[in-house]
Amino acid sequence: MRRVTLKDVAEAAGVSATTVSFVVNGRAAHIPESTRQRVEQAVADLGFVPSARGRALASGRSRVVVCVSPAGPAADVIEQFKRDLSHTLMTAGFTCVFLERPSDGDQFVQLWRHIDPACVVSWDALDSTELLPLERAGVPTVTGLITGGTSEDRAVDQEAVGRAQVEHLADLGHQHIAYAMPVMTHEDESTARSRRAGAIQAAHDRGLAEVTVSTVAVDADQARGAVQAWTQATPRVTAVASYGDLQAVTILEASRRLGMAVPRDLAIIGVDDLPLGKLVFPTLSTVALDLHAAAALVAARILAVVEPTSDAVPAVGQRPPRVVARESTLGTGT
Amino acid sequence: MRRVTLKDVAEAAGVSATTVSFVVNGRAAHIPESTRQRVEQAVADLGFVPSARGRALASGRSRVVVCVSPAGPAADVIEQFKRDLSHTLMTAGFTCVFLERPSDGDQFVQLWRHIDPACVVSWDALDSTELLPLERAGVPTVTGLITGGTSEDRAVDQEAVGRAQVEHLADLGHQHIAYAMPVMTHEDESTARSRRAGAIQAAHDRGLAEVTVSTVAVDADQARGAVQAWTQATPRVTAVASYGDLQAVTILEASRRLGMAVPRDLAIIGVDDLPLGKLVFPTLSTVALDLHAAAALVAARILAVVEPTSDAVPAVGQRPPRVVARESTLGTGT
DNA sequence: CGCGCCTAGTAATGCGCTTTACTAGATGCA
DNA sequence: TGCATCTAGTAAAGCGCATTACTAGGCGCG
Repeated sequence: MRRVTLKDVAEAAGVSATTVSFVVNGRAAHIPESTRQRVEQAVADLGFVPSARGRALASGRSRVVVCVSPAGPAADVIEQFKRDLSHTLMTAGFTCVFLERPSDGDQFVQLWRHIDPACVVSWDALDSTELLPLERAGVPTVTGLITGGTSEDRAVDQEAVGRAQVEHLADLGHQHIAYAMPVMTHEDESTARSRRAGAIQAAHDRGLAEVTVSTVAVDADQARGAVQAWTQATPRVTAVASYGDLQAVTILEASRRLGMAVPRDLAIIGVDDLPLGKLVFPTLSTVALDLHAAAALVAARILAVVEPTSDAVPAVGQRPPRVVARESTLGTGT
Repeated sequence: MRRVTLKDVAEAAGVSATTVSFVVNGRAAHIPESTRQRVEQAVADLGFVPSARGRALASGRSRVVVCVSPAGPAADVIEQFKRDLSHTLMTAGFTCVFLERPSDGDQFVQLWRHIDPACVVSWDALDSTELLPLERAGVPTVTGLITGGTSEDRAVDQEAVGRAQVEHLADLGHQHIAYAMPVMTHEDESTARSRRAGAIQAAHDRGLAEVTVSTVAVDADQARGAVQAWTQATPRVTAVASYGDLQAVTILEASRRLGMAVPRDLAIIGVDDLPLGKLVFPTLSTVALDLHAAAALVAARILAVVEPTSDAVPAVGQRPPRVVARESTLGTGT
């Protein structure tokens, strides 16, 4: 069974294809109501669905935004971010899809042969091998939203995250703070550095002892070593700001296995506000990012590129991260 | 600057557009090497990138597979699954993108106006409102991979998951087992039911006491209540199989806060093998799904639909889930 | 009456590519 | 030599739609 086309509808409604096109696209300005209804009836009767291909080719523009997913660990907040972004873009008449970045760069380049985006969005920076074919295909890009790029490019102020952690700990009277860096993948390298820089700066601003920076894998043994090193340092580290909640929980469990009391012997604060943080004992203090705001900001940036005319979504600024204080810094409250 | 087209290349190489098309698409069977090279040189010189739109329109087929992402909680295994699937499809010459399913059904239907898939893949079943426009647009679908559909449709044998949990506990001598159901969202309802059914059946096959089924939210207070109920039951519940690791950790922490020893007073086993399971104390026994195999299976199903001719990927059967035994069932080993 | 203007549409072109037919010349072979 | 066959390539016809330019007929108005 052949696909139902504009022409079929035109024939059925007794008008020209042009007229049908106008009606279907809402440009029915100077089409009288009666004709319009005839056309719509025919559309409904035949079950006409316009072809995205034909439309894209003729109009010369696509309405698909491709987002290259970050390869970091899964997180509900990221999923929420994606949903927010999708929703905002959809409201503006675009469809947002997510692409898993293949490990093989060559294949990555091949992708644009199949899909036909209005814009390609990437969390981190794309390298020039990846950028060139896009540019040649006339596809604009929005990159460096989370990692890479300049700090103004980023939708989240990562320095502020580190600052918030250290300020929270300083408020509780901690003088000697450690910063736990993750084992860095390409993806979170720049993020980790920014957070650390914020932490160090906050410690400096507050007149605290110099921040001890350690790398802590999400691994029980390594975490134990780090905890031991901190407790044996002089002056003794009394609190640790961790790159993420996963590292923080690892440290928390290592401390407990070493017989230490959290937060009395060591206070711990993570980042991400994973649900996990509420499950462990003691519950984990953390920093929550406002990814709703970040999504709005990213959406605005994208729309500015794909639809420069409309002023669409009002730009939202970066929203500061929020400290979620729980037992691992405040104590059990008993 | 206008986009570089096939015609431009043809002109530069001194051949017809047809020839360029043949060369670009590897159908250069009866094109002599010298001409082929001239064309390829021109392609490189001009930086020609074929237009996906034009190609799709002319060839009448798309090479994009759209997967509707499940709305469940984020998990690394799912991300890995997506990467596997993307990779396999890419190897077969398709691009796989993921779509966040909008809460608003109407908008969902609109999506096919923008994107132009060779196939739409959905974890769970799509309803007819969603299916109809796709059908009309001539887009085949593959649905019910994880939830919904018949059990043969599914890429993962969820019954086997429940069975594996109970058999592991039975092997350790437990007689009275509880099954912890999650607070069900639309997405995991069918999964949860299948797992529970498997658990109940295994208990029956092993001649154990009837399985106690309780619903446990990922919430400390609720979990405490459930744990208390189990310990006070007669006969006493000595082990619990949980729908997922998150519920399991909640139960584990609740037990500890109640002063119970895990697994001595209560053995616990989850599902998913989240990294989290290695961080908590005691470490969490769990069931790992072989999502590599599932991805291969799904990919094969998709390819059978989008490329019925080739026998592409060899079909892989469902692979049984694997018990990862840790401290929460085995004990600390000390 | 004659001119312009508005209404309600239409014809025609082209977006960039694939694909089917078709051809001019070279070659094989009896 | 004459006919078939092969080689190397091309012309032309769309794919389904948007869009621009245009027209036929009706109307107001000086």
